[in-house]
Amino acid sequence: MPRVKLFDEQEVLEKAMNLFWKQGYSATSIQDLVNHLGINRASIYDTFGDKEELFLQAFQNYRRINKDGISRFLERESDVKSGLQKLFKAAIEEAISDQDRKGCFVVNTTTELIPGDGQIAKMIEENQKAFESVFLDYLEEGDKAGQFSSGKDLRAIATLLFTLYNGIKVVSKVSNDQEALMKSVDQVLTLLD
Amino acid sequence: MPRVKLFDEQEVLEKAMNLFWKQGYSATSIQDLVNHLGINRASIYDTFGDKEELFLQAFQNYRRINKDGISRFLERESDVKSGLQKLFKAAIEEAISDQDRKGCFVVNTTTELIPGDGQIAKMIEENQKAFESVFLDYLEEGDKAGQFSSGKDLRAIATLLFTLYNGIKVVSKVSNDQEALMKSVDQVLTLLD
DNA sequence: GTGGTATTGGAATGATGATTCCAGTAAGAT
DNA sequence: ATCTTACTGGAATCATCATTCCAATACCAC
Repeated sequence: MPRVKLFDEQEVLEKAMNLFWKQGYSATSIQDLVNHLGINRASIYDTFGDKEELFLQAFQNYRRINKDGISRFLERESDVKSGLQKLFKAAIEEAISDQDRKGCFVVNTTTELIPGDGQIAKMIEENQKAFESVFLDYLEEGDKAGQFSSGKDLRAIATLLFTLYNGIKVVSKVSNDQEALMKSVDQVLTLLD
Repeated sequence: MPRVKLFDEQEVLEKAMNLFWKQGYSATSIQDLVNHLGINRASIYDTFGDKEELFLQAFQNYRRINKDGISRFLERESDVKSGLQKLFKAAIEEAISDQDRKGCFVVNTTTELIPGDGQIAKMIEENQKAFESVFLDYLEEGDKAGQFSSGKDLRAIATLLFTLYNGIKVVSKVSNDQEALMKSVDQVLTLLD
């Protein structure tokens, strides 16, 4: 089998991301990766280091994609309540229509964590803060635009939205009831009325 | 080392439960179990079958304890809103004060799931339904007692409570901000006003 | 005490784990 | 055409995996 071209590092990283995302860290073997990435075992080690380093890179890659996607999505939605509604709807639909039921890579990794996974734990904490900030900034924008009645604890609502997002990504790994999840999102969104 | 007595099967099962709960299925080896359960490798196999069977028994054991605990807790709380507040407060405190940060065994297992884990997936689905029923029944009781204003979508709120519970058990694996989580619970509970 | 049984420590087995190594091939530059 | 470098398939290494087996020991019923 002749080599046709240099492999695209980003492309391979995305494949690794998908595999770790689907199976988790422990359940994914190097042999699995060799089978799925389309590059040689030695090339994996040469390019990404060992299994843990590769996982960290795949994880960072997910965080970047995920956070950018959400930020961009919300930027285009000036009405906060309907923006959030659309965001959660998309998240639920994506989760339930995924044949692999991968859920959310960050959520999956959070629950796979055991104390002592220092580096990962730190990245996840950062992620929480970043996510809550995205929600809070968005809410404050809507507040300034006079979209809500006054006196709301926007920080508490931002935390709630983030926590709810995490819960949805868990529940939707086994539930198919898109409608029920969406109704519970709508309940939360009435807090903005 | 002389054998002193027959080991207590339930006691050993609880130790297995704690280890799987903390580390997950994949990351827990039989050797880990031998080291922690205090009984011989052969006795593990004789008593519980192979690793997967032992995991299933440990998982069922958790579900039973967990569900019974919550049901009994709520039985003693006739005021629904404050009952739920206390329940979530206890859950958050328990999660954050746990040195091992084990989270919730069911949540952890849900996210470790990969499609094809038929038996476990079925048990988790059952668990979701059972949990939502506990919440819904509780809400309906309070509703009958005239604790809420009328016209509420109690089913949607029950789903929300369950989803929120899952989210909390994820977030509290890395966050220490008990206060913030409690405030977001309080936000949700205003839906019952 | 004797016999049967539960339990033990520990070895054996065979698969799979992560990681390293190597000889061979192909691509691009000169 | 040759050199360098990137990548290949696959073997080799050594650890750990789940599982089974066995001889020795301790408890219980008799």
